[in-house]
Amino acid sequence: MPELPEVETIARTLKPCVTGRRMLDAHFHSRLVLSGDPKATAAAIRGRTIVRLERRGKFLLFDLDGVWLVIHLGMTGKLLWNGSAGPHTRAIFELDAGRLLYDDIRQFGRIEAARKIPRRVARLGPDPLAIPASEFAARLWERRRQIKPLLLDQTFLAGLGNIYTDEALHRAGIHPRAAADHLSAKRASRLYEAIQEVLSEAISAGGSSISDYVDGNGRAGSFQLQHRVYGKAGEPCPACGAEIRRIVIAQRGTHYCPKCQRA
DNA sequence: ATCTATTCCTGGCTGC
DNA sequence: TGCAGCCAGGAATAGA
Repeated sequence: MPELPEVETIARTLKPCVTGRRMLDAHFHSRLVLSGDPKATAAAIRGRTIVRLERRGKFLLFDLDGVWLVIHLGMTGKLLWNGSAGPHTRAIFELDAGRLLYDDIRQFGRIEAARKIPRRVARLGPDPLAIPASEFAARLWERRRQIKPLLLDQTFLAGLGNIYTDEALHRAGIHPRAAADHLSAKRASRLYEAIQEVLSEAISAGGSSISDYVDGNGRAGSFQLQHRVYGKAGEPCPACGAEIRRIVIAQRGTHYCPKCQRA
């Protein structure tokens, strides 16, 4: 599942391939992943030059010099530079230097072209790697929610998903149900540092490849080898040896160490 | 404001 | 071997 480190890795691998290239045409093989009409979407981007590619949270934004091509990969979306089409190819972008394939098994991803940045992108909270520690703490204390659902809320912080919230909370020693506005300054600071660490280490490792994720060149990441709690229910905590538990919070599987992360 | 449940979707797994 | 049933979850949405 692509979260911030995976989307960042995809953006980094695709930038040199697509920047400055012209979009010759686009073909859509599925309506499910498309927010608008297929023909209108293709017409909106055809002939335009990609002047920039950037990541915002888990979104990829292709700046086509007046039109935005916005892609969210959902759970199983992949963008492959010069990849070969398969049964799950949902869109093909033909550029003057090659083609960009959008593959998505489960079709939770979304593709949209618009003159203005879509509202769901405009509403995103700050990037966790760009927000200062003091502002992070201040935002935490404004909210009375449980910390895990709050970290997953893309309007609070943009880019954290289920894997990295569980990993960051474990590193910070904070229970996933802890109330955000009850965290001490010390614990808020520890959480901030844990988020910075886990995201930057994951980016260095090229992201986490659990089932589907690969970067723009089709290469898997390796950060899954460094996961401490995510998907480790029943295994010993690498910090203290206690058995890692799996519970459900806000309809999401949540992995934590009952000894390191006390309620 | 915050919470829960529901919907979208398909491959992979379990159990019979 | 086959198959029904369930599970994974990002984000939008509805309703409490």
